[in-house]
Amino acid sequence: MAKEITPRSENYSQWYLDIVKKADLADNSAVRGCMVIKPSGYAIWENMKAQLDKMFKDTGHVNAYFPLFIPKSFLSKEADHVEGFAKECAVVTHHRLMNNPNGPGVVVDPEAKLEEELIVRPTSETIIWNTYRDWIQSYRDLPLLINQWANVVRWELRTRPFLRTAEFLWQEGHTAHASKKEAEEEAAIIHEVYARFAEDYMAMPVVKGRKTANERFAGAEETYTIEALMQDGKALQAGTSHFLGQNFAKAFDVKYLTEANKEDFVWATSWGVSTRLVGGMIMTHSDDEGLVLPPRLAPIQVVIVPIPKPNGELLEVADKIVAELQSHGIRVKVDKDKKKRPGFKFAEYEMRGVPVRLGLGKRDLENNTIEVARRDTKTKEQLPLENLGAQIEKLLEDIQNNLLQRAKDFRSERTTVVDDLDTFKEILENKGGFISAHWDGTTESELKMKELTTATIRCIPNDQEAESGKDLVTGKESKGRVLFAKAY
RNA sequence: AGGGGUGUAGCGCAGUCCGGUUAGCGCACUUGGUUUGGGACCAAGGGGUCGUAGGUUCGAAUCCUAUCACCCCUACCA
Repeated sequence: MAKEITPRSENYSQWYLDIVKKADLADNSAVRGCMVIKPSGYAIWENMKAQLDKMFKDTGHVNAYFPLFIPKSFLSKEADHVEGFAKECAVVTHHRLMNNPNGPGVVVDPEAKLEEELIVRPTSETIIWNTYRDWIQSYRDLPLLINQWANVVRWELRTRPFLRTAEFLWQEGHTAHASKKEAEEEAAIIHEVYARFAEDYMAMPVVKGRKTANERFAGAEETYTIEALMQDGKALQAGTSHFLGQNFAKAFDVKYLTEANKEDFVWATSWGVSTRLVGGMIMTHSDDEGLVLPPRLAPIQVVIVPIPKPNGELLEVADKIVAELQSHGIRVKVDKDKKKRPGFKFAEYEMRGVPVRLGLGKRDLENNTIEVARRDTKTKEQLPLENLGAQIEKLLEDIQNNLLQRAKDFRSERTTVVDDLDTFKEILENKGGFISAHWDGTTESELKMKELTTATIRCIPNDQEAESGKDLVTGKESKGRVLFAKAY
């Protein structure tokens, strides 16, 4: 049968769409720009969510839920913030439908116009800070460390499943602090949580850094970001953590009494990661055969395929293996479908990214072995059934580590140090990836570079070394290198 | 937002230019049989307001008008 996935070399974005479709992760929906996340895709998000939620709680945060709708007037209270989001907001103007007096169907009831329009949240800073004003009176109420899991809407023109959709799922943390230092530390703590999650769970290496003023979140004083590199050489902003200063406290008049009984505005952070992470994980690991998932986040880590068919002794043995693997905390399933042939199932599970496949047939029963196939390297070997749980547990760790190492190697290979504009353009076009180059620190230079090359500054890396040099565009003095790339 | 394109079965398409039996093909689906260690085969079967509305005509998937939706290429965004 013909290959059903477009090779990456031929058309990377089509490859991505094929993976999403063939691995059964998501569908287009009846609503433009919105996707249906199917069980296989949602299970990945659930695993991410469970782990992140644990990490947030371990760092002292609690969950709450704020409204989907935001009064229009709220959004305009912080000038930069509204400017950042105004162009992509869904607006609710009416609250009732009526039968169409001129034909079939329903129409909006013109009598039911809202006094004040409601905005479907593109992010919740405004409604949350409006609420925090009532919650915070004294330094004793601080810090306030709250996260919410929610959907948000940003009316995008051009969408792609998981990477950019009009509606997406995310978490947004919103914290309030009594000092600037503490708020800055909070933003840094979450930045670190995001980086650890990306590397340890998604096996997606990230560069930690700060955004330039131009790329910063609307309303933030500092934005920390984790930037990942996709296989096509483009960078993906995977998670951001913002130090908001006192901007929202001032906009929403959130003051508290200090220990010295003096009034002051509180200091704020906000931070979020979204279902975009699913897209990033797909693009980091998958190949032309389909999805590749890191074991730690794979909904099914091991699948057992009885050969040629699930019956009799094969099923008995398979069930025993399931029990043993489960006792090692492994998520395992037996394919009991009698209609499909083994070859079809092999291809199917590869397409769906299951990290390990166990083939169990008559030969294995005779020899007391099992065929173990790993998705990441596409290699197969026979293993003894004895002590299989421990062996598979170890194998899953190996796969997890291998995926991370492979992605790290790719990133090193695709990170280039460049010192002149012509080389910059040449590398960007032919090789892609991160380009480490000098920058004079001005927005003018950054914008000019974007105009000349389409590359943007992804971040000022945390581990930036002090090094004097010259800005590639302006020739002015630079104190260190930043990372440029084409971005998603 | 500017340019191009497509709507016919769950999916992918042919048929439309040049109107004329009962609208067809591949995949998928159902049933039966033979198969089964890398995407099986044979046979029989089910499934359609031809995007929607109006018009022309003895007759419309096909021509005309309107309308809706989606996709692709170029500029902004997690």
